[in-house]
Amino acid sequence: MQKQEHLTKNQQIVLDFIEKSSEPLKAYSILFSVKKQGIKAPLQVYRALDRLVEIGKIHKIESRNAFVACKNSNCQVSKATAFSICESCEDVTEVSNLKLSKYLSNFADKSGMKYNKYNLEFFGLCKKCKK
Amino acid sequence: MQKQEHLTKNQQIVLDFIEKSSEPLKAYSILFSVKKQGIKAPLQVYRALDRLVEIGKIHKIESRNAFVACKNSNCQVSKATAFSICESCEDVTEVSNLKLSKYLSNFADKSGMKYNKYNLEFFGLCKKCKK
DNA sequence: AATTATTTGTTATATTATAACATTATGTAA
DNA sequence: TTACATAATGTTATAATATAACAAATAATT
Ligand SMILES: [Zn+2]
Ligand SMILES: [Zn+2]
Ligand SMILES: [Zn+2]
Ligand SMILES: [Zn+2]
Repeated sequence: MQKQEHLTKNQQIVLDFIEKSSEPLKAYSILFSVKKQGIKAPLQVYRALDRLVEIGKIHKIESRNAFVACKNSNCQVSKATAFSICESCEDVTEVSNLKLSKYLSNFADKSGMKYNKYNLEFFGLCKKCKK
Repeated sequence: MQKQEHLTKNQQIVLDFIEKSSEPLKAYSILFSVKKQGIKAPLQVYRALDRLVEIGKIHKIESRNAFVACKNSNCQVSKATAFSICESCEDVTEVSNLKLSKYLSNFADKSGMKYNKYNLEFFGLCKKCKK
């Protein structure tokens, strides 16, 4: 039996909710919001989140313990992610920059370790908050 | 009254313990280990950790919720950090690469947002685990 | 239909982190 | 040096994030 390719009901519910949001969502706030759709327990949300991250439909913003939908169709399925985060309004945007992703994907330091994945988070003030 | 510059007792205890460790440490494992030195509560550890991160003596590995001592004397005080993480043995090393840090510190994408801080985590298999 | 792997539901619990408030220590300045 | 302000600490309780364990249901494979 192979892993399903389509999304299961719970995964779809969680994904729909995250995609509608303009900001990163926390697991328990998702849980609260999808209770009316039959999802009752944290694990149901976390399992859906895990899978959605795995297949690259969403990403986890590690410094915020929050999740955003992938806006980048070219995204290398959750293997190479970069975000810009405003430290004032907490606005998060996925950085989509070919040069950057090439640079990082090919990065190799003296350790000789070859990386197959990275996550980068930039912090600063967004245009609105800089004023 | 200005913030102290030297480390307080708790901060020193926590820093000493982290510096002695060869691997990233979690807050509660630090707490357990420094109890004999009079630190009794999570908050005492978290407050020390916060300050130590702020002044760049340690860094937080966001994807692991763990803390490592800064091994990089050139480190721009916790504003520009990069790590390589082995997904098998969980070994973590601070990446110290001038080209990389220059590239990222100067990075600007189309959003026009100017970043003053970043954190990058590379994942892969270390030499030992690749075998 | 029997087999197997996968997904789901459910309860309980582990882990990580902060709120709130009282107390003590330390620097500043009249 | 005494008042004042700010900073650091201690302590208890609680919030927020995440997983363990196991039984039940579902779906692909033989
Ligand atoms: Zn993406
Ligand atoms: Zn902003
Ligand atoms: Zn460092
Ligand atoms: Zn390894």
